[in-house]
Amino acid sequence: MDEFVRCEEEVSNLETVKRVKDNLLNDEEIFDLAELFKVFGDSTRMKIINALMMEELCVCDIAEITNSTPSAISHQLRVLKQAKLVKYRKEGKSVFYSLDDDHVREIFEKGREHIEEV
Amino acid sequence: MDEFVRCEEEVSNLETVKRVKDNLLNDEEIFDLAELFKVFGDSTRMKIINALMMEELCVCDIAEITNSTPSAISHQLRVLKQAKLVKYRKEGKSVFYSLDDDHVREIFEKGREHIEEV
DNA sequence: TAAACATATGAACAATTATTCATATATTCA
DNA sequence: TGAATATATGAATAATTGTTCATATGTTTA
Repeated sequence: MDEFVRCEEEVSNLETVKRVKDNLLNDEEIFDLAELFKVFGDSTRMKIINALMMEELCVCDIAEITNSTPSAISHQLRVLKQAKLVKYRKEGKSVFYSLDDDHVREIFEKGREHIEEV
Repeated sequence: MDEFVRCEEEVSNLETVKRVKDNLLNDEEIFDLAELFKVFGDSTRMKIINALMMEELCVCDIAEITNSTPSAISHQLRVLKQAKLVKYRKEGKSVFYSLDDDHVREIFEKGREHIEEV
């Protein structure tokens, strides 16, 4: 991966590139971060998160709230679960989901602040 | 969209659904939020953001730092620009990009906190 | 002005992914 | 035990999207 067309390489450029490169998160951390935000990057999941910010909910209610099918919601809850954004507890036939920690809420809010400024 | 298989509807369920539904962000806000996070949800863009957190950089340097091509980076910078995550200034042949505001940094950091806890 | 360089952009292709449909699992209750 | 309900899951399809390649635009300098 080094046969690309490059800029003229002046000393300042090489130094800048090296300095920044050395301070980047490593590839795995970058990947994990991108994967995390990818989970937030879908309207259905965003709605689920928004709903769970208010209270614990079962799959069926989430489906109704989001105008979606229980099946679609179940698929999406699996994604949210894998990303540790939601947790669940079983009660009889139902499974109740809730937000896993406050980061979810905080990330949501930061995003909202950005949106509102634009 | 209302012919789905629904849960047994007890009074408590209907009330819960209504209460939550009434307090959801509207569809447009949800969509915009999802679109914003979608921008964070890509390793290349994540790396660009991470690099720009350190200093202003030209396209060519970003390409080198991220082991990518100037063309690919240019496409991604357009996405970041449209989301108001980066701004730019021209200087001669070069175009220097930098983070647009502190929300970017904050969202990045909140994401990192979440990752580290897992 | 022409050549060289930096960046941008459109089209095409490959890869990813959200939803749907069919079906499976698990729990309750008659 | 069997029927009904709630949730989960696998496969298929449709849509979205990141990169590449070719080329265009704009700037500097010889």
